[in-house]
Amino acid sequence: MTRDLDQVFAALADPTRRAILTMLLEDDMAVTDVAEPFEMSLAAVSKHLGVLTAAGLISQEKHGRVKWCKLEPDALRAASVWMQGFGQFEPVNLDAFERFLATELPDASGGDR
Amino acid sequence: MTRDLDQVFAALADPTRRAILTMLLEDDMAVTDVAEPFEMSLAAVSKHLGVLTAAGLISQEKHGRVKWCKLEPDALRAASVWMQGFGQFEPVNLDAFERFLATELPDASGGDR
DNA sequence: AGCTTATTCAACCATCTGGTTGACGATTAT
DNA sequence: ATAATCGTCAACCAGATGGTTGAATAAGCT
Repeated sequence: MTRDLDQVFAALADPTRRAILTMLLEDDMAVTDVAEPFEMSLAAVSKHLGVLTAAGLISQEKHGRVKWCKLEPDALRAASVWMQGFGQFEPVNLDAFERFLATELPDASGGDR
Repeated sequence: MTRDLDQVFAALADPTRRAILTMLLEDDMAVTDVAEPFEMSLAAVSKHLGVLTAAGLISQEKHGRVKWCKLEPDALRAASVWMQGFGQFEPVNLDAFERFLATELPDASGGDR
């Protein structure tokens, strides 16, 4: 639905939120830990997490007093598919991307936590 | 650059602008013709086209008194590659991923005369 | 020259966004 | 019981966004 795409793209338009997604790529995190590297209030980060949740890009689950944030890549896939509709831009970069995967993935499996 | 992604994703977050991009997929169009199917003023559509141009998603070229709008898929490529990172990865070397993005996305906004 | 078409500009408006601070409910630790 | 921690809520603010209208610029037509 077009409404979903609105939310997903709007969520991705903020660098703080993209950074959060990148962090969550490594591991699930508590809200406080997500907020730690950013130079803004915890409330501000909490709002960003709300936007990401509303867009379906992450999910949040409360365990005790800690709320865990988890990446939900499916929402990104919808947006990705929309962009694929524009086709035409596959050749160069996806090749390079595959090479990147081939060279970097093995190393990542033993990476730092 | 992360600034470019901000603009591209923000531009894509509006359904009118996505519709415009879809129209331009078929063919280049003049501003007035782009505006025709929308129930808003020509000035509003002109602003949307300005946003798309600033994001590098389209280019505009004036011929006589008509300004032609043309899809520029390169800017989409940057965003697409960024998103690919989330669908395909499990835990991964993010520093390397950032380096990959830096080298593979030279200057997507290069069309700015 | 004078009218028409194409597009933007400028001012304005309502709403959204991203941030702040301080208070608050809930949970855990002492 | 009291205190500390986790996270959100509410109110507020400045600035961006998406729309309007009317005037202005520029090019083509007759």
